[in-house]
Amino acid sequence: MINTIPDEILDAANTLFAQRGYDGTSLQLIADAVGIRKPSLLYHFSSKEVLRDAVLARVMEHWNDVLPSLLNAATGEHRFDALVGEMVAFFADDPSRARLLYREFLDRPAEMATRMHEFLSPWISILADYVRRGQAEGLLRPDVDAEAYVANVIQMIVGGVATAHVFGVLNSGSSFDQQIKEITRTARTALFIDNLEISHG
Amino acid sequence: MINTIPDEILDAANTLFAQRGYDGTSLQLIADAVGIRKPSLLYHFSSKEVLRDAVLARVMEHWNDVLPSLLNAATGEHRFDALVGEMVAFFADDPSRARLLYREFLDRPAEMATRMHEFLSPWISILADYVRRGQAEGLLRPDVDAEAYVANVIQMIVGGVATAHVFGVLNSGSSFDQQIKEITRTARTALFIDNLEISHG
DNA sequence: CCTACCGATCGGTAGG
DNA sequence: CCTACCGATCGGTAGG
Repeated sequence: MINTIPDEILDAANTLFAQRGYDGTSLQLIADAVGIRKPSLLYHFSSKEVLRDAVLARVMEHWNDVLPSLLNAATGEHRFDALVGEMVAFFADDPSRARLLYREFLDRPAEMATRMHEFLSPWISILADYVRRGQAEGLLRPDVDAEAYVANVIQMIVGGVATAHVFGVLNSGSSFDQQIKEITRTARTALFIDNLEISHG
Repeated sequence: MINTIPDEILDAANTLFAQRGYDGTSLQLIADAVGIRKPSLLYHFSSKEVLRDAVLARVMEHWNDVLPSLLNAATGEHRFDALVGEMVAFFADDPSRARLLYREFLDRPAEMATRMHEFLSPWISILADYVRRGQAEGLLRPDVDAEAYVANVIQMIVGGVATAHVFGVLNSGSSFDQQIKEITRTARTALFIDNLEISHG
């Protein structure tokens, strides 16, 4: 047995909430996916809301684990690559994470605004300071709105992964990887000065 | 009486579907918002699915009305401004439209991929051709992936408006308008060559 | 556009 | 972790 039953419940709930939404996913459906009965599920998570909270917390905790070392490991353009690369890798590795987050943004805007504020504000401040320092050094575009830029890049990646299945069909030539590449290019181009030559480095 | 009852039903359904999702919105709730009984609602729209389809169709039809004249009215950077401006204006005017669309992307990915393909593919082809022509003329960045760029800009605007309430709280200084401005700046910078000086024109 | 009603499914509990 | 069960709400119908 690799996973404990609570872990299996969290995995199944994350996938199903992302696919069908919170209201569209019955506890019965999650229990079936795990292979237990509904009251057994409610023994591990005392209510459907408690389960939702646990699923969401697990997705967000990843960034507290990974951001500190990521920010210290590199500077300048290397730090940009490390950050955007980690975000793209995390969400593209399992798009259910992006869809779950996005559904929460839509289902519980006030609660998620508070939660994101508490969770992301310290990180956003740090990133925005990097941007402003880069602007002062003449490396980054002066017209960048630091906080809004960071927020927009997060939205672009999470939203882009969450809706890749829809927008990827809009043309014959554009695959998931191409969309991710274009998102990364857009984020980079909107930030750095004179990056036309090095954007494919 | 300004609106017919079916129009009032569509308005209420759009707002409530956007706020609470399709599964989270009962026909009773919509009927209450309009001020009629549930069976009366089902007289105008024979099922909940039929109502959803009508709401969605109304949002998408706008673009068939507005895109032809918009594309003919201007060229180059003026056309970019006209297009992005219209998209931002339409969704920012009533963010429920953006949230409704995004929920459909998540709730019915396969159906929406088909629907968006049928609906947007012709327009995307035209826009992508504009991009390629601009690249050939040396006005637009050669590293732009035309189709992926257009899809990403649509996602950035719709997703940005749909989640503005969440990301707008991440810092004290960034309002809804600032986020929209930064999205527009990002889309422009990722497309045009040497637009550092004219981006505030 | 209404009252009255139905079968199905929901989240959750009792009790073991 | 299970069987058995409950009140509430769901989308939809009958009949006018």
